[in-house]
Amino acid sequence: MVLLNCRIGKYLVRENGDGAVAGKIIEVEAYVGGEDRACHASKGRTARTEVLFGPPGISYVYLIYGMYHMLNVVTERPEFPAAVLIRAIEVDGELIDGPGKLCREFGINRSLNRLDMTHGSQLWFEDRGERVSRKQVGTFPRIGVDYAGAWAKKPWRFRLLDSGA
DNA sequence: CAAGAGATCATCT
DNA sequence: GATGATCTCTTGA
Repeated sequence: MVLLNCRIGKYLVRENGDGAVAGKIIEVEAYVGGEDRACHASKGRTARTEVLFGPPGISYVYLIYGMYHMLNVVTERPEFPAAVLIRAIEVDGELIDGPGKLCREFGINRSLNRLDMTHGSQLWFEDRGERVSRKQVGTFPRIGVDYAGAWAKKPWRFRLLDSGA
């Protein structure tokens, strides 16, 4: 789990042919393992979830509710399905709050699925050296996963505090 | 201000 | 044929 919230404070960069846009990651959610009923991989290994069983650092983009894309990154070793959902980023001091909005703003769609985000030409992460201490990260329950029962209560949403102002 | 519903489609059964 | 890791607008107090 420590590895997961380390992603907070790093930058997401999107190159769409019209110049690069970068945003600081403010909030993420973790989806961990085949036991986590909120994790797509808990429903079995299918064509869609196959990428979750692969190596870390790969993007997992899918469409939800027929209209919004969600951007995730695989975080664990092969054969252990886990990913983090990028929920909020800050671009030029402006907060883009919500995974659907974020993908809309960045023009992220399923053509960006399964990309290696440790380096890339379209979508990748950058460490800009900003240190985030443990105290700056708050934990909360995940959103929109009430169907997952007890798993819905896990404090696996991580948010950078004191960022809005 | 809070709560509720609709939009809309890839994926799985 | 059902169902979402959401967002925005509308309604009603």
